[in-house]
This record gives sequence, C-alpha cells and structure tokens, in this order.
Amino acid sequence: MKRVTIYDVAREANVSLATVSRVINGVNVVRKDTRDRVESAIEMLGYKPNAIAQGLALQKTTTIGLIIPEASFIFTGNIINGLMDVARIYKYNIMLHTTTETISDIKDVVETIIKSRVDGVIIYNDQLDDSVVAELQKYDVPIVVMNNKLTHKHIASVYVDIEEAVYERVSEYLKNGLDKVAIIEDRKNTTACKQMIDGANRAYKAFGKEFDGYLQIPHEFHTSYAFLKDHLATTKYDLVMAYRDSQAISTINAAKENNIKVPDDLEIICVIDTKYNSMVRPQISSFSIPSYDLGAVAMRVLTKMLKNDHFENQIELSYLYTPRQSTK
Amino acid sequence: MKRVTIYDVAREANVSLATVSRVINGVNVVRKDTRDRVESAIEMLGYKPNAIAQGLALQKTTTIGLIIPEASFIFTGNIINGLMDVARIYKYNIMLHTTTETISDIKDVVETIIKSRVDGVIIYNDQLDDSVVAELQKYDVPIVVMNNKLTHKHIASVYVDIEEAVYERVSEYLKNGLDKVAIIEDRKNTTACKQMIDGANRAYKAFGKEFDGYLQIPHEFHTSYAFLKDHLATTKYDLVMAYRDSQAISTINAAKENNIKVPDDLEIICVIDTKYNSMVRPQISSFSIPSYDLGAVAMRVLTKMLKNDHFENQIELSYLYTPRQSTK
DNA sequence: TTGAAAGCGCTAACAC
DNA sequence: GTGTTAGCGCTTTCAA
Repeated sequence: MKRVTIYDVAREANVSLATVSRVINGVNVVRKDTRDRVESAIEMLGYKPNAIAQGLALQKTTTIGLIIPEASFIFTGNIINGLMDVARIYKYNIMLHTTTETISDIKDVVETIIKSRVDGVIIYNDQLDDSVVAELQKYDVPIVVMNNKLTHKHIASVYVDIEEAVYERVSEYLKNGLDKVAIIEDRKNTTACKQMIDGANRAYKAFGKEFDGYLQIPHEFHTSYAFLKDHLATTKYDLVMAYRDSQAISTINAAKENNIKVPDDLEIICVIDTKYNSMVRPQISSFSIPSYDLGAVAMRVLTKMLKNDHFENQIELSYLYTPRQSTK
Repeated sequence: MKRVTIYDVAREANVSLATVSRVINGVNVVRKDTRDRVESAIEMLGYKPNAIAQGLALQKTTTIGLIIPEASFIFTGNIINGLMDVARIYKYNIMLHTTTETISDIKDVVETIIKSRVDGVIIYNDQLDDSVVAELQKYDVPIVVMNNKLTHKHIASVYVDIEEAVYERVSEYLKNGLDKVAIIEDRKNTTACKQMIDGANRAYKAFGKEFDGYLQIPHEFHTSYAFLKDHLATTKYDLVMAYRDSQAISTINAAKENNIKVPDDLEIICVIDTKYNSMVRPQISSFSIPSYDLGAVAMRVLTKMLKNDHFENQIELSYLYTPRQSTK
C-alpha cells in the first residue's frame, strides 16, 4: 500500500489538511457533515496518522523508555506486565532497553534514549550508577526509578523497604533465641542485598548482638548452590535468607544434599518470588514483593510527572510476609 | 538543558547545517579541520541528533516492534535477550507491545504499530490470528514470526519442529512397548500443543496404534495440578509430556501426591524449559528449545529483510533432546 | 568541499 | 467552521 498522508485525505475529502488534523485529534469544531466526509476518506484510504511526524510537530513522542538489566525477565516480567497495563491506558508506547554489566553499554543506552526523545524514562536497575541518572537529567527527561530509594527532587522512586522487612523478620527469630541467621550474597542485586544486611545488622544491634552471617560466595564457585553444598556441611544455621527465590531453591537443594531438613533443621526465607515458587516443594516463605504493582505504580507516577501534576517523589510499596513451607 | 538542534551546532561551528549533517552521518567529504570544528561544537553544546526528525526525513525509524503475549516473560525472556543482543549490534530500537487475549486489544496493537512507523515487526504469539498478519501486510511492514511455521512468501518464520521432536520421542517409547503416553493440554499454547499431538498421532500410527492420551483439562479445574492430582490417582501412564516445564513440575507434584515415583513409575518430558528447570528436583528431561537463538535469529533475519538481502522465509532451528532425572 | 533550499507529515496560530 | 502558513529538526539533491 502506498504511503497515504494527511494531504491525500484532505484532497479526497475536499478539505484542507488543517481540517483533517482537527478530525484526527477530535477537535470539536468541525461541522458534522465535513467530519463525516473526512472520516470516510480516512477509512477509504486506510490512512493512519504518522506518529513520527506528530512527534516532531508536537515535541513529544508519547513513548517512554524502559531500562532493565539483561536476563532479568523472570523477575522483571511481572513489573513489565504492570507497567504495560498502565501504559496501555494512557496510550504510551514502551521502548525497551536492556543493559549488560559493562559501563560503555549503559552509556550507549542513555545515548539512544536521549536521541529517541522519549517523554520519560523508567529504570529498574539494582546497581544504578548515579552518572546515568545525572546524564539523563541534563536533558530534562522525567525519570522514575524502581526498587532504589532515591532522594533527588526531580526523580520519583518506587520501592519496597527491604531493610525494614528483614529487620522485622530477623528480630522475630532473635526474640525466640535463634541467632544463627545467614544472608546470601546476590551479585546481581547488590543494593537490595545491602539493604538486607542493614536490616539484619539493626536487628542484631537491638538485641545487643552483632550480625556476622553475611555469606559471600567466593569467586571460585560459579553458583550459590555449589558453594552452599560445601558450606552447609560444616556450618549450621537457623535461618537462611536470600533475595531471589531461585537462590532460596538452591539453598534447599544444597540442604537436601547434606541431609538437612527444611524447615525442621533449617528455615529459609526469600525476598522476591516468581510464579515458580508456587510449584516448588517445599514452597518458600517470602515477603511477596508486589512486582506487578511496582511497574504499574512507576508508570502511573510517570504519567503524573508528564502532565505536570503533583507527584510524590518517594513511593513506598508495602510488602506482606507470607509464611510457607520453608519456615516453621 | 535547552533543546539544542543542528542549527545551533551549525552556528557555533560557522558552517551550514548540511555540513553538520554530513559530520553526524559520517559522510566522508568534509575537510578535516571543518569536521573538527563541528565535532567540538557538538561536544560543547551536548548536541544529540533528534531521531524523530531523522526518522521523518529518512522515512525510517530504526526501531522494530515486538509483539508478545502478556505475562509470558518467563519463557519469552530468553527470546527477548537474544533479540536485544542482535538489535544492539545493528542499532535497532525495540518497541515492546504485549497482547492480552481480547481481539480488540490486538487490533489496537496493530494500529499503534502502524502509526509508529516501525521498520519491521517480530511476533511471538502462539494463537496468532491471520487477520493480524494480513493487516500488517497491507502496510508493507516486514514481518518475522517466531514459533509458528508460516508459509507466506513475504513473512519469515523461525521455529522448532515440535511435531518431529515429539514424534521421535514417542516412537522411542512405543518401540519399548510403552504405549501409555499422555500429552497435557496447554491453553496458552494451543498451536504448539497441536503440533505435539500431531507428532504423537504420527508415531502411534506408525506402530499401527491410535493415540488417545490427549489430556484436556476440564474447565472446572483452575490449574493443571488440580486436575492431575485427581486424574493420576485413577489412570496410569508410562510417560506424560507437557509443553512448558511449569506444567511438568505440576505433574511431578501431582504424582508425588499420589505416591507415584518419578521416573520409576512415571516418566515426564517437557518441550520448553526455563532456568528453573535447573533448580527443581527431579530435573525434567526436555527438548531444550533454544529460545535465546529463536530471538536472535528472528532479529537477524529481519535485518536482512530490511536491507533487502536475500532471506530464507522458513528457518527451522534444531532442538536437542536432553534426558534428565525425570526419565529413566 | 560547502551551502541553499525543498521536502519528510504533521500541528497550531492566525486570518477569513 | 475552515483554510493558509509557518514551523518541528533533520536529510539530500543541486549549485556554486
């Protein structure tokens, strides 16, 4: 089909292109019968307004850039679903960008983001580099960051208070005299992991003790499973906490290898869980981070920013600790 | 930062905008010293070419539309990773669209795709509606379809021959006299499921038998697990095949409830598996569909189409049957 | 090697 | 109510 433009429609309907533009954009001043003429011309020619030209004329693209780390879809999938559902409502398009771990790569992403003149950006990235945000800010792009509590005035952040969540839970164990708590390192989620440790530290301090259960996985081990299989053979814990459910599952498998019974001999809790947690046995107790909401809220805040409405620049989403089969 | 355009750069460097354009696009006719002047002006002003304006002038956007069903990221995540990696190489942007199951919704997606003037479209959708493809084709958008063997001349399809895979495997069992084979319905993947059944039918026919193991999940059951828990109590199988690993896991759980030992009393095979299969015990034997490659190849074919290079319009990716703990 | 100017398809002030 | 026209920021012929 030949490209059909607003001129073609105008000619066909015997009106000026301004009138066609009015009809397209629902400007309610066009007389009913001319509107009908225009509409049937549009129908007849199969005309679809060129969003690129509109973007150029209006100085806005109605698309927003989404930045997530590569290979993270198992968790971010739900975030994206939430985000897309809201984006659909407000007619925003989503430009997807994934980042690998190299710094040059993330610079490239920012570069393309700027060039593509998106109306706003949503970032989910645990190891978020300040320079990225700074660069983006130079170009006045509204930014929403997920899962990273930021304090910039012009950036909104949507997150769950993981520190508090872990604090609460660990306190509970300490209260019952169970103080052999471990937190597994998560190299892909260093910030989240740091919050977990902070929470544990605070809890231990409150009980006059010191937390020393941070399990860093030595670099010679390729998986946390490989490490834990050895480690659990020699060290006994009351509770192991992991960020992702996948790590929790690894822990369960490692425990099984060592004839450690979950939850009788060892309890396990993770922070985020995916649908697979509902299939695994035993099912893992978790904080049920509302990942769908994380995306949906982020998108909603961004639309507010774009309309210059007032917006909260820090939105804390609540979690709900959900005990399952991996804890007593 | 004030919007800086090509005019600003031109003024700063004391050249015409045509020259700036040449520098930006690496047209090698600009004298070294003027190029240097332009480049330092660009640097100084922090100029980034407006991709929207370029898109309008060049009649191409260097972005491609990706359509996937909502909530499918656990599997499509890998596809997206493959796709993004290749897109990055060729400097294409990805516009992400998800479809829910309503027909009006998919029409909307096609509408926005056309309007956004993407250079091409990649579709992963099991229940792909022909009318969608037809609509897209009217506007001459190059299309690549994943996991759906299509025969249109101007559409490329990238897929794995699931029918053959299942045929091979089932034949193997029949050869050993094991003929109680079941295939679980997958409502989200009807086309894939149909191919599985076709494969089983063909295998049975080759052995002079008739396949009757298609397990449709009655609508009163919300999950396959719920259904199988009952069903496996009364019916014995040698082999249960599922499309997704998640269904295979459900089957294992349902078997466990009925004291059926996997793989001793019942073997289980799935077609696609995600990283979770590496964590679950027993691990499930599968065909190891190369989902990353599916995305990467799809994107690569599309770039060929866009360059008007010759391209295969049907690309079959190979699978590798990988026996694990769920089979003997 | 460089510049002038038309055009890409649309919107929005302004005029009628 | 409708048309005219000047942009939006870039590319690309054509001349110089």
